[in-house]
Amino acid sequence: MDKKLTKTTQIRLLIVDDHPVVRAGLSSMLGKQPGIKLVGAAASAQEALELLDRSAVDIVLLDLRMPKMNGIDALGAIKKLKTPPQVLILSSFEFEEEIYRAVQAGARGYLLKETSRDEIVAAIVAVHGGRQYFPPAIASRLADRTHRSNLSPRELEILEMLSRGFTNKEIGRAFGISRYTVRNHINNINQKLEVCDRTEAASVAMKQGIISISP
Amino acid sequence: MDKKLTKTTQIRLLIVDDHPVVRAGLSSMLGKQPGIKLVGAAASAQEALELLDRSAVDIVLLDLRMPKMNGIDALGAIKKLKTPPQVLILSSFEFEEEIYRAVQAGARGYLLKETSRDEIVAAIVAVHGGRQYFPPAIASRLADRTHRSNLSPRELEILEMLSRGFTNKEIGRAFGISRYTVRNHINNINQKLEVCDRTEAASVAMKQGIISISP
DNA sequence: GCTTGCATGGTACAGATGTACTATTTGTTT
DNA sequence: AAACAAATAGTACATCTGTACCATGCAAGC
Repeated sequence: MDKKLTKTTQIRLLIVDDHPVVRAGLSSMLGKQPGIKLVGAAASAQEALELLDRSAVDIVLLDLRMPKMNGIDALGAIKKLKTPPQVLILSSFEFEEEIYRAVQAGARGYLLKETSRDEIVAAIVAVHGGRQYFPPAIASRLADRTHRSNLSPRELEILEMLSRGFTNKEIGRAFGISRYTVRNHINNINQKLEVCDRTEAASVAMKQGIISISP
Repeated sequence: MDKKLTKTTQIRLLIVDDHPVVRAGLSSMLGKQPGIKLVGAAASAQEALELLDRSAVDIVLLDLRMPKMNGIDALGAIKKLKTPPQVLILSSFEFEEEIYRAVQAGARGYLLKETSRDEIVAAIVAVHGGRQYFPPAIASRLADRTHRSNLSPRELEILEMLSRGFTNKEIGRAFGISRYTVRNHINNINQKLEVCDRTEAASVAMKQGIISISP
């Protein structure tokens, strides 16, 4: 019954972003928008979950990159609620892998922070109406995901080590496997990422968000 | 004479950021702040320079990462004006090299976008008063920059190529130098960055913002 | 004039990497 | 049961990379 009402009343929106500047920006852009009712602006995933527990929310605008709990995990937690709101991802950068994972975890749309107010509103309305919303450039790449990396867990671990400058022998020692196996994995990684050596693999992986950039 | 007046009247502020969300956020956070007068909010360096040409501005809040003209170049252009305003950098991430270059180019402070309103205001006031403003973590690292990379132009070019998966031989061909020279440069790069091979060099360089992450 | 940093090119050699295969085991999926 | 993907380990061989040196030319700075 709730679902039907939302079509006729205001869309209840929750903003989740750790940047005060972004919270203020979204609040001032969307707070006075007719048809949208801003329920709150949380600075963390924890805060968001508490708020969702108390208030009914239709759409969550979620930042993907936050300290402590990252956006993907936050998304997972939100989707486990009894009446989960729809989630629209808001991110600063375009990392393919990240977007893909967010979609897998149940995100219904993806916005870059350089998006205009009108487009943000359009995305909110689209998602609330049960549609998805992805910018054209992203949508096309999500479509032809034959090109997807699809690295196995082992390959991911090895990619991580490799980018830190470890040799095959060292990686083998770290994981208790032979250096020949490590080399086979790396050859597979290079093929999957369509690069020609380990160095390019590391750099492509970082650019696509396959391996993290901070530590 | 202008300088003296600014101490007693409002601080005239210009925001430069390509993200509509961030512009709205900063405007709503700072627009009503007593003591600060928001002169404008530009979406690009070009727009900012036009605005600076027409209006008197004390402080520019400048995003470092923008399409077309990047923040460092924009900063250079601003500092070439007849009566250059003070510049406070606003950035999403903490890339040491980037911060260092911004300081070299004349920035008087550096803010992360996760900064609170009060701290942003404090930074504006500090810079307007002729002081510098850097978050503690950044200030300390700027201080002990014995650790700085200090790569030569040639080394930077080669680092860029290397991270794209080119072999020494290919890099040599691209620059018209011998592969032995390339290898010597790379050994120097590895020493300066304190890493043990080219792969780690590429990944460290990306993490520190020494080489770009977008293309 | 001397030193220092940068760019250049080289030799010799050990070890790392990548390619092309083969092959076994294990756990899923069909 | 058969097919498949993932992880494992190996051999053989060519090439690339990194280290340790040496050496030259040039420009900037003291």
